[in-house]
Amino acid sequence: MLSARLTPSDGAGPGDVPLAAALLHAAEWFNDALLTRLVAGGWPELSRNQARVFAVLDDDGASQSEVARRLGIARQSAHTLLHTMVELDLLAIVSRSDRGARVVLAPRGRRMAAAARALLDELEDELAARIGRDRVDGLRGALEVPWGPTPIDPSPSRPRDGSAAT
Amino acid sequence: MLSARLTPSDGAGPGDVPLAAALLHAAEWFNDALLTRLVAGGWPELSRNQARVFAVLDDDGASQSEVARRLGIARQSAHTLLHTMVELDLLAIVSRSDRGARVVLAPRGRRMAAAARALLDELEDELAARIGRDRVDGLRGALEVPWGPTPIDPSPSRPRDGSAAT
DNA sequence: CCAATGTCAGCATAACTGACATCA
DNA sequence: CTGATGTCAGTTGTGCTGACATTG
Repeated sequence: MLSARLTPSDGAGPGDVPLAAALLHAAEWFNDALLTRLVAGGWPELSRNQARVFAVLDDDGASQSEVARRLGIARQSAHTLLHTMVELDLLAIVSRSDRGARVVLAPRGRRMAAAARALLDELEDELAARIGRDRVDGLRGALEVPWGPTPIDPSPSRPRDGSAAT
Repeated sequence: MLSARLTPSDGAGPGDVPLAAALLHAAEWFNDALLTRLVAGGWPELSRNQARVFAVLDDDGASQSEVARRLGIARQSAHTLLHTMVELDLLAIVSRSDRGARVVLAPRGRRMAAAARALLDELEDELAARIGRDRVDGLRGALEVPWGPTPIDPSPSRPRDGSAAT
């Protein structure tokens, strides 16, 4: 993630790797194992955004457009993505008279999500066995507090870099 | 990341969100801000794998095939990806008689990577201002120790879940 | 000769935009 | 009527596989 090893000044000490790269690597550590084990268990292989649908659906369900918004993709893309998952019996689209059609988890989708949840808990235990429960707690401690919105605007305070793109 | 909120038993307590989902969310927090600020600074918008090229290139450079291997993509895909970045003056392909052609950072690529690095350091400071330096240190502490290879095989020990994909 | 490498060409996926119908 | 929504159609991105030339 844009972290070229071009700082020969410091030799791989702490702070050498940007936090962002380390976070991404850690997320992939979990994701690769999860995907592999789900497929091994006979579950369909889902794309990145298909998997994220599970994360953005609550018990009430949501409209297709709402899912698209939460995934950060176009309404039209969500349409094909969601209907693929309906074909797989993971989702269902129920029409309620009061709030219009809503996307909800189908029974099989509920089972798959439960299986994924169990595997993730298992992976967390395996990680704790490798690096220590205290370090995993340190991760949770930092990740469970709200970070606030992604800071889009360049921080007005510390213009650490000119950023002239020459 | 496959973490449906379908566990009404516990009400959003700690442990409710799988670590994997939180890690991914955190990585995106950084990545979105980084990309936005780089583009605002006039740098070209890079794809995910293009950005990762910076992370896998060391000072010696690497062959195209080696880059492909490190990115986990096909040699042929790396070819187009790398040559696009050569067009952008971010990379150069130098032919050395001894070790064959090698992909290295061009001067502009070096400047872009340095700008990205500065922005990431800045973001880490902003995060520390929001959630506390101690929590950020907790993140680093857990992420900087080696986690070992992604556990591919289902853990032989704790068969927590039948994983029957019905 | 062989293995690794670089390249070209075609294909598949999954996002995108544009256009249009429906409905609260 | 209008805004939000669901759908269809075509385009673009970026990965893939197959095939082939080059090179050490």
